[in-house]
Amino acid sequence: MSNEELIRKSGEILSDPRNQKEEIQALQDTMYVMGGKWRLMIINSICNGNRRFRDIQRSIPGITTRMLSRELKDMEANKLIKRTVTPSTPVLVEYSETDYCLSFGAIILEMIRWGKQHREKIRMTD
Amino acid sequence: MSNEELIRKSGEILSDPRNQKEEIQALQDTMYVMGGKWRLMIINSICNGNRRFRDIQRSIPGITTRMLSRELKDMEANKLIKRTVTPSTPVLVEYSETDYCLSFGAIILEMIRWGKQHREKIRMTD
DNA sequence: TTGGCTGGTATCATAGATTATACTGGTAAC
DNA sequence: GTTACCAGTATAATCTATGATACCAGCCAA
Repeated sequence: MSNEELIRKSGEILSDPRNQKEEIQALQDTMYVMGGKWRLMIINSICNGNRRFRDIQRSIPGITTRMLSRELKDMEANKLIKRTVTPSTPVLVEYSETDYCLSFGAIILEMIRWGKQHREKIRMTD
Repeated sequence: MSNEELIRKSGEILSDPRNQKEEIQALQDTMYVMGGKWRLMIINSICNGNRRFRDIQRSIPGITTRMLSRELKDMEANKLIKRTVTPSTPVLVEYSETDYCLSFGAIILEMIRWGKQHREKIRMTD
């Protein structure tokens, strides 16, 4: 779908009172899954090849073990990442992105694009 | 861009360490602009033709004047809506969506699509 | 003149998200 | 035997978003 088509269609959708509830819910679900201060950075880190807890932590300045732990658990529950335990000594725990996580790709791309444009726009008109 | 292309390209981008900072920032900007409990519902309400403060408020059950006021101000600063004052008696204040607000369309569509799929997926595998 | 509408602001309270800090139990290098 | 790594958990504090409630000035209608 071209960008123009998307904008046109979104205009239709936004003006269309039908199924509003379902759509708002879908939006809120998506925001919930993406939500939180660290989520996108964690996805990013894992997709960049960081697989182990401490590696991910080191790659994201400022994140605490508590938050990383919580987020990883939550993302696993939402099937965005996979947690693999190898019972060696010491135990090896690895996190990896799922295909599902990559299915986020379209949204992430659009958001990056929009965010860059937005910053430019705000900068220009201030 | 097709969905397959988007997913492939997002894979590239997510695996690409270049410009990560800028991209994370763009993502966070976008999330900030979309963020909050009421934002999407307000956009929706205005796009559905509600233009005046009390009308918008009435169309969104549960929102307080405080939150609506804050959100409208913020959205105006971010150029998502336009505030027009007509100096009649009494003063008439109208809010309307900007083209820029509609440029959100691509993201919103993707998010709706993803959210629906997600709900389905979670439902199926529980 | 009491009550309602308009478009909001001000003040305080609460709940949830995030941070700070310390700690665990096991392994291993120095 | 002390230090450091691993993958986290536990507890408490704080910060921020949201909610509850009251209020403002101006206008109109009964």
